[in-house]
Amino acid sequence: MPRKVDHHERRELLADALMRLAAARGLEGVSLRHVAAEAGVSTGMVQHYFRTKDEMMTFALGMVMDRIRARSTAAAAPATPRELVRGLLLQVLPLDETRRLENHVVLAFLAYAAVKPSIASDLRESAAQTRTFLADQLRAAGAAGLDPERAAAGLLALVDGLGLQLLSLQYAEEDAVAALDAQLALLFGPA
Amino acid sequence: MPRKVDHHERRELLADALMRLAAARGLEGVSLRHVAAEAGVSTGMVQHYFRTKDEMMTFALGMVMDRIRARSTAAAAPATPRELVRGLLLQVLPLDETRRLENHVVLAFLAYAAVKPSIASDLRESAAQTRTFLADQLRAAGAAGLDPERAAAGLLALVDGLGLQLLSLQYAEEDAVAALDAQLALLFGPA
DNA sequence: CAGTTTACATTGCGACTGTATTGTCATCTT
DNA sequence: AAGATGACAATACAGTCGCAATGTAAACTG
Repeated sequence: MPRKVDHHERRELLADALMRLAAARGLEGVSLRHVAAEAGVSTGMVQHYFRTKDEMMTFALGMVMDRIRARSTAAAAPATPRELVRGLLLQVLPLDETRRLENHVVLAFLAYAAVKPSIASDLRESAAQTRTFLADQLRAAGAAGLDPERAAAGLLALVDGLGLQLLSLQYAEEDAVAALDAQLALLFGPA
Repeated sequence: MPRKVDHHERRELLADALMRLAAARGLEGVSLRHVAAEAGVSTGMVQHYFRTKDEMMTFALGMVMDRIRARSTAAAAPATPRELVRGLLLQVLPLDETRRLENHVVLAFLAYAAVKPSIASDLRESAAQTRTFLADQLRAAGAAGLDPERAAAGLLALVDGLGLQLLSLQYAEEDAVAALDAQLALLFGPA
């Protein structure tokens, strides 16, 4: 065997370039040559690490979702269930540049998923994961008389929608946070 | 002048074909030739009615948004403000085949808008319009102690998010409606 | 009837796409 | 030392893309 190279690391390098492209020029601006150019490598190398474009796309999406999940669980360190829920949901919203980038990519893939079922099932699984985690926290908080599953789904939908509106600049960041807090107040009682 | 042809009607014919394509194969499956084939005409005709692909895209998006708006205001006929708000929001959700199609198209354009600012401003304007209408209805309903603008924004975000989850099949239709009703109950009081 | 104008259809061009093929090293095994 | 193998690089190919150019037929104006 020849030179030892960390396969995964190279793939992440390429997927990072893909992310930047997707955020800047949309998913349709992503081509093998563009990714190669953005990463500063040859297109042959891209082909070496991803046998097909689809494989590259799928890997990139997985990477983004992993990062979001990692940051979310990292933010879940201290505090009451309510603060935990708030912290987690705030991590999903595009409130800084890296998260805005990630949200752009997720949105692009969300539209892409409408066509490619395999992508769709990846997204679905990831969403289900966060939803049950959220529901557990709501259950622990034990607000009387509300279905935790339902409330979790509602919160997630709200945050998704807010993220959407933030991305299309329909909305100021502080208003989005305020909307989330208002909803939390409705669920948990006034702060 | 030669044969008289309803310009607008032809453009709608083509935009309809575009919608079908966008819903079935995504916005990247939309090309001049595909639209022509789907509409059963020559690509020359498509070029005749839209000088550029971008013009065609913009027109199609406008058409979809007009239809959604038309159906929403049509649904706003009778009833109390609360029922009116519910009816309007239910019109936005993808609960039947035509609305699912429209939502697919809107989602595709939403992702597209992240790259093309002109598309983004169209979407933004349309959203602002529904939001103020919604806020007016909430004000009329006069639930004590809640900011109508905020609540309207929150509701719209919730419906957007629910629509997103419905499209990606994360969610059953009845659950989405239930989530909406739960939120309305929080705002207006129990039904 | 001549001529202009509109409504298309056909064709072609240059750019770009994903992918297959092939080649060239450097490294590891034996 | 020989050869197999992995890490790339370069190129070629068939297809598609948006768009421009050109052609043709029909209808209206004068």
